[in-house]
Amino acid sequence: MSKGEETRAAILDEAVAEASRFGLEALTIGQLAQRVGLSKSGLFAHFGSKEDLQLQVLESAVARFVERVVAPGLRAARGVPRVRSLFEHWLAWEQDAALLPGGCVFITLANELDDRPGPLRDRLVGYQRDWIEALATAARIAVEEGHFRAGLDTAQFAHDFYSVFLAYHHFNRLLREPRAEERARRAFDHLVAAAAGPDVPDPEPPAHPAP
Amino acid sequence: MSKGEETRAAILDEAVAEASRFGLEALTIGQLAQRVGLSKSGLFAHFGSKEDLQLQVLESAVARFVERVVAPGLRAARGVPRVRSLFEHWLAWEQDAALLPGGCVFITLANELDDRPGPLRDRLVGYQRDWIEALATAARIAVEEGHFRAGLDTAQFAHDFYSVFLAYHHFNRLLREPRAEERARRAFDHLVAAAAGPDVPDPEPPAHPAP
DNA sequence: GACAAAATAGAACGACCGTCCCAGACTCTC
DNA sequence: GAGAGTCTGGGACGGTCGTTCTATTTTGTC
Repeated sequence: MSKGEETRAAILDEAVAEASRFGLEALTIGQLAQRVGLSKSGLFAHFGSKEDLQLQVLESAVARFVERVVAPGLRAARGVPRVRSLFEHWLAWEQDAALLPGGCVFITLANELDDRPGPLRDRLVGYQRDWIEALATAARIAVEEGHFRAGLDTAQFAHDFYSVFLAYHHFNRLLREPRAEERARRAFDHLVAAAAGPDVPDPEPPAHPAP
Repeated sequence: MSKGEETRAAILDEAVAEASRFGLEALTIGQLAQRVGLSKSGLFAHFGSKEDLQLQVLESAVARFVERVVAPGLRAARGVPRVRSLFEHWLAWEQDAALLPGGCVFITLANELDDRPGPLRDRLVGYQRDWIEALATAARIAVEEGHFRAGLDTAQFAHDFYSVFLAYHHFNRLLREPRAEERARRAFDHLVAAAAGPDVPDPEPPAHPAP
């Protein structure tokens, strides 16, 4: 790795960490340069523009996520072990304070970009869809393996899976709730148990109407 | 209402809408002034500082939330009707594009402020705790009414309730998933059904260990 | 070790930010 | 309708932002 690539990687590492706390818009060339010990223009020379920097930060975060969560998660045995492994590695990712002092950077970016059209948002959405699809696929394989019941709505399972993680992020990072992880694990266990057990018939119009 | 109070209210309405999309930091005096048809200094005179403006925006949003969600939600009959009513009004709040073009402003602020210590964060956390406690209380009353099973972990119920909403926000606003509401309602119905039904014993260490 | 290429620093730019001061316009009350 | 008090606009301030240009240092190769 040449000198230039080395510093570029160091910049992106620092930028990803920063983005996990404050997002991509709050990234400033000057502050980032100071953190990595460069001059403003010295850092800027590595990127054509701020938007290019932001895009590279996103790509870098995705590469890390694949390396730290997706790949090891998929290495577990097909079925429920893999579903659980994905959850465990995702939790570890969220908790890696050295890499992501603000927790999962994609949740931060999701909230920052959800009302900001542009290439950044488009890419993030694409990656998010891929990840949710991967969760649904893991559930589908669990059905094939007989761990989950036949006919399980795997897209709903992926939705509920993601839901547990979003709540963990919220309760852990905003509310600093000590029992956040415990609550998330309980919710996840119930989710897995419900997917394994028999289908619950869709409730007819609620017994207690809500005005 | 005097002229001053009137324009101050107009400013705050516009600011809450803006904050629901981009947060409190992205609010700028100049752009806000332009939107409400004031000069920069004319608007600024209503607030001693930007932080004061941000605080008033938060307070204004809370007042609206109480008026639009909490109060009408609590008006429903004790028990499951009230739990469902809170959910319905919360959904309507999230979907009110005129008031909150970026969806629930508190979710946006939660993600913006979760790593930014200060009075803004402190207040938001306080309000969030109140709201989650209100959800838990509604669940506790449903237990008393015999709608939910005795021994239900109402704090976990509130957590899972919030979890459904966070997922709705994510799938609806970032991914623009057309079935987001349907998924959220299904998750919520299952949550209510599970709280009404018999307790599921905490699963022993998973049958399929995850490496 | 010389030399081209790559990497970094320094200084300056226009734009916009929050904030302040002050004068003029408007509102409301008697 | 006059006058005190409230509200608003214009202009300027120092600061920071992204960006550009140019010079200087450092790197990698023969």
